[in-house]
Amino acid sequence: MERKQIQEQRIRNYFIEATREILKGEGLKSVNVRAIAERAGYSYATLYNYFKDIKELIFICVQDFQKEAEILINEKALSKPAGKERIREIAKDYIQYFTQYPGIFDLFFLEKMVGISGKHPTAELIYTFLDRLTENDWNTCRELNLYSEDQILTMKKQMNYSITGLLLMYMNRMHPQSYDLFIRDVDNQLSFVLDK
Amino acid sequence: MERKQIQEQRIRNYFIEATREILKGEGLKSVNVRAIAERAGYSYATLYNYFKDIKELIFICVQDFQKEAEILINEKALSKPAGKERIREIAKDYIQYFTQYPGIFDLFFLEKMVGISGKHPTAELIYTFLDRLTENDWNTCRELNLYSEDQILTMKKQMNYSITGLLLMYMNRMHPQSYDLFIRDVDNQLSFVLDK
DNA sequence: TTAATAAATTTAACAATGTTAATTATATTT
DNA sequence: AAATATAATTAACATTGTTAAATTTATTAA
Repeated sequence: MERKQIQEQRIRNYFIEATREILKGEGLKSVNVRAIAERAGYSYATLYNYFKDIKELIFICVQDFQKEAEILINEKALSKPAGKERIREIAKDYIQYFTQYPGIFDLFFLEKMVGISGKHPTAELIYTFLDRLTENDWNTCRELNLYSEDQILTMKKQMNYSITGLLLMYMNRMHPQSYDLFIRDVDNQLSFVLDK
Repeated sequence: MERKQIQEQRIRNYFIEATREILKGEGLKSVNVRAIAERAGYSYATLYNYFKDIKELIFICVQDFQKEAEILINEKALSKPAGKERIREIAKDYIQYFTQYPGIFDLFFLEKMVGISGKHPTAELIYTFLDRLTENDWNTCRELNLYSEDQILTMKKQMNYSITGLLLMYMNRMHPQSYDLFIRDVDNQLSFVLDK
């Protein structure tokens, strides 16, 4: 019975990996049952033996990508001392990850999750992501009495909301019009929040 | 020749009105060629005699809704004196308009505009909307020396980005989990930006 | 006014996508 | 090795956007 599960999980992973590849490459709009199955080396209907529907498969990728981004960003952060400046760095790496993979941004923030099994946990995972990445650093700021508890609560939210809005406008509406201008805006808005 | 144009525009308006109704009612995901045409009292193929494709029709509604919201919000603002507090009010009305019609928020910020004729003007219209609504009030603040020119530039952006992010998370990810908590967040974040 | 023509509208059809049911192929068990 | 269970595939259907062919309606010319 263990063998069965191992084999089953292996095949599930083929589909998951195929979906990840498409998401990273062509993006969310190119993800469809037939394209996934072809890349995985199966017929499109086989997918339904392993996943309830295509949405389940897609949202497994959310967790996957989040782990990937978390590792990537945390690795870069290790070399820097905890604190305000590292919050800035982490936020910029967070932003860079999404600009590098617009399909993943779509997946995280734009895709409607109606009817997803365990919808709420996934949504929570997404909107607390930046907070988790910067948790230690905010604690350090608190310990150094750089900001008060209340300030930190508001600043975290402000960062989270404004970065999401900035990413949304840049990726979906080409505003600002160039990457350079976008990065300049990122720096400005991070300063607005952090350098009170 | 004038008659022709009047009649043609009339029929276009039937389709536009039908699309507006669906967008306000069931939202963007319920907008489709057959539903629009049925509501307009025509066959689905007739639509293509008046519009290049369904996207053109949908994005005509963006301008329409923006005019509607602008009138609505400006009317309410008339009774208040120009300045910082009216910026707060206008921002809250702006937010309220979108929470009232989630389909219109989707349309404004989430719908991909690739391949839309005159894509850029429409995108520009959207991301400068809040700025236009509050233009007079920022000018008043400037004249009163309440904020500097540079501060205003940054604050406008910060408001725009954080409100967009806040709306996105509330509408797409149910965060915060209730309207009351959402409004509390709105107040907090507006204070963060305005009450330096 | 009526036959010819132009314009507008509709029905039929196709392509892409998600999904399910029926069929076929493969693996397991007795 | 035959019977049964499991897995995978093909066929089929529903929905949606779109185009082409057919039909209806309106306009124009005799």
